[in-house]
Amino acid sequence: MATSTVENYLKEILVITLEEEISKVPMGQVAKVLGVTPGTATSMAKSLERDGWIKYFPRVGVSLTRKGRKLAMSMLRRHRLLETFLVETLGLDWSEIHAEAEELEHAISEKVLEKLDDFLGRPRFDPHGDPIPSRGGVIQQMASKPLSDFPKDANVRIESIVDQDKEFLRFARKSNLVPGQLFKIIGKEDCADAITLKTSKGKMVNLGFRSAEKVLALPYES
Amino acid sequence: MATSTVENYLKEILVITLEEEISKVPMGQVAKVLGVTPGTATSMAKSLERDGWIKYFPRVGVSLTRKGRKLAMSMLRRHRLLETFLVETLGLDWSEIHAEAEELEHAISEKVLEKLDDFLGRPRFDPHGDPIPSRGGVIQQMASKPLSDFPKDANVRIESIVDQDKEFLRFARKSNLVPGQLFKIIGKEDCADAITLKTSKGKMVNLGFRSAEKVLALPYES
DNA sequence: ATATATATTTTGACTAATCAAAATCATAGG
DNA sequence: CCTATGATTTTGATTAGTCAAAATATATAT
Repeated sequence: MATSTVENYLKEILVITLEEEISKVPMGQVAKVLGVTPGTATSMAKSLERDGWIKYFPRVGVSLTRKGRKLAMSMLRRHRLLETFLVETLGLDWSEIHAEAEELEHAISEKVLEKLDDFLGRPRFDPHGDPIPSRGGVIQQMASKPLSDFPKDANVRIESIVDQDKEFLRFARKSNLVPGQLFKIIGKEDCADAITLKTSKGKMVNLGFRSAEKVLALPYES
Repeated sequence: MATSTVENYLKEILVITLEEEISKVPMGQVAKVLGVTPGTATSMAKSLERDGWIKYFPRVGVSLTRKGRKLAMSMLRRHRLLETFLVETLGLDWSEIHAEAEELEHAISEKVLEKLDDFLGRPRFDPHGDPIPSRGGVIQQMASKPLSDFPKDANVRIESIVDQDKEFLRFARKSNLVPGQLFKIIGKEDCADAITLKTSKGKMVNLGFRSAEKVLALPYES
């Protein structure tokens, strides 16, 4: 069983991962959001890795394992459902609910949570408008963004191709630029107007910015 | 701020104090209800005393200070209001609510608790029929009434037997007509001067009105 | 490239809560 | 009055989580 400290670390790491679309969260950031000293964050990183919740890359940062992400998602679900309850049902003020949910999320069982979900009518967004992850840990993904908006080194999954031009579509298919395909952005040269992608198998694709704007993708945790 | 371990120790000490009507709870009993070894209970007793929650009488037991009793009462209030919420609002089963409330009571703030109290319509008794302490930590005792005053189909809990007649007391004990026992009034025939009770296990008892007047009971929400 | 600034890790120490097992006390029976 | 039994306390150790401050690595700017 994870302690509530563990639950907090994982949840915050997930939130940063989602917000900043990075896969390795630097320790300084972890320390800051959790309100602990950097040394504490480092030592927690080691125990979290020991217990299989995260991968720890010294001097670089941490990323969630599948197991860690699952628990973190569950915490996010609890948090957002509770915030919804506090506003909708009990009429608490928007400004107070975060702190309250922060405590309750560690104490509410899966069973009570599902009853609460029913009671609330299975809302999909919390009072802040943030999506509430499903029971299975799937989050209503935010809108996908053009490839050109991702930073270098980002891992992405292709969602769709906006341009319907036959020529471009043929090129896209030939280059494996199809929905579901995973890439890493290994090069991004603003001055040269070029983006370089690589599949996990090492296949490379070069795109100009104009084309990259037509390819929508989602961040993806490597 | 008290940790939830502290809250648990204080609440359990209060419950034993109320139930057994003693002022000094022996360490062995404390250890048992909290599921810890006796040595742990002793060392906790010392820190609880250091922080002003209890008085510790070595080799005798512990009693709550005013401050400790106040917090313990507040925990009991939280616990019972939460149980009410879990049954009334979320429709959880009677048998599950204790464990759930046990966790939530440490996480819910005073503010949320009062909102919940409003939402529930300021109930004075929890689903088990136990009184919910007021905000100020006062526990309202409910006046028990003679069995003969209850309507048909009422669920009751026996509080006491007024008659001291040996014969009747023996009969009462044999029929499970003892304090704490739960019954449902399944028959009440004014013309036949008889009341029929049934335990949850199906055991039946017949009483004449004269006898029913000597048995005091409290209503109880099944 | 070198010095400076920033981020991260290490080290040593602390508190809360716990257990196992040894030591001690209290009391009920003989 | 004395001992055996059971309750309680002590002792020594462990784990989780934390901090302060020193040490180290990395990045930035000149």
